[in-house]
Amino acid sequence: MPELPDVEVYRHYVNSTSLHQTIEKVEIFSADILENISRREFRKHVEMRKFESTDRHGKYLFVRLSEDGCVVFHFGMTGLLEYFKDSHSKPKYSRVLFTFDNSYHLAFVMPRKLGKLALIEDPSLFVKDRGLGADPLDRNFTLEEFKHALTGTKSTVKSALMNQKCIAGIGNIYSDEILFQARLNPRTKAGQLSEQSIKELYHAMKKVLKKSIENQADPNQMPRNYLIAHRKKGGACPACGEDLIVEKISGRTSYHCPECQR
DNA sequence: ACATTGACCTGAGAGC
DNA sequence: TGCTCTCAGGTCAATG
Repeated sequence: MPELPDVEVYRHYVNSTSLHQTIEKVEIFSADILENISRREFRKHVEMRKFESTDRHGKYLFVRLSEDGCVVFHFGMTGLLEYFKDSHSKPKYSRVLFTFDNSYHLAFVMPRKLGKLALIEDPSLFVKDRGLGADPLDRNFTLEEFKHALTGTKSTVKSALMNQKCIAGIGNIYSDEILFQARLNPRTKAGQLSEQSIKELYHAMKKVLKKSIENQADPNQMPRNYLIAHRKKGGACPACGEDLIVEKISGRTSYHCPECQR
């Protein structure tokens, strides 16, 4: 699930469960998800510290540690967080388990090991080093900046939205939703969008992401006139009833309405 | 140089 | 039931 809205929901989850408690133990069941550090070093830096605050850029969640350092969570396609008490009910596919001094645990659960955990010093440096684009919900992310990010790109608008170096945080599901709300065909060339289309896309992007976060990134809670609930085989457009078109764009299964998104 | 494809990892669900 | 096949909301290296 983890696109920007999901990660933002996880961030709130960490805020409301896991801050300001001493981390007594870190167990790493799958070392290959540690990106830049050994199990041993990771434990050494994290154990007996506290999670102090959280931040997010695109699909990356940063959890700052007391003293220094910052744990970076990236959720891949299947990652999630679970806070729970009973140590015997450790969720299936827990890859990392943090145990707090109140005897609660935070599990980093991830069936497919496509996500990562890293330890870094400075989130803004991390973002810069990775060449990540702006976070679309950043207050400073203006229409001008969006325009700038799209200019010169020869790819489809679908692909540009999903390009983390262009804009950080949008994946396959939400790119479809944003394009549906903006009534744009996913194959439109990003560099050829009119001023007006860019503006509409910009506002649709913010609207969709905010609405999703409001609804805990739960597709079932999204308004009926959104694409997301209809985004499945045999689905029909919630606006006009036309059968949705399913096709691969940039290697990802994409849904759009042939009537509403010309 | 840029955009697109395949590999990565592993389980769920469909089809036989 | 059980096996096989395809697909999945991510990224990155390799390819065109």
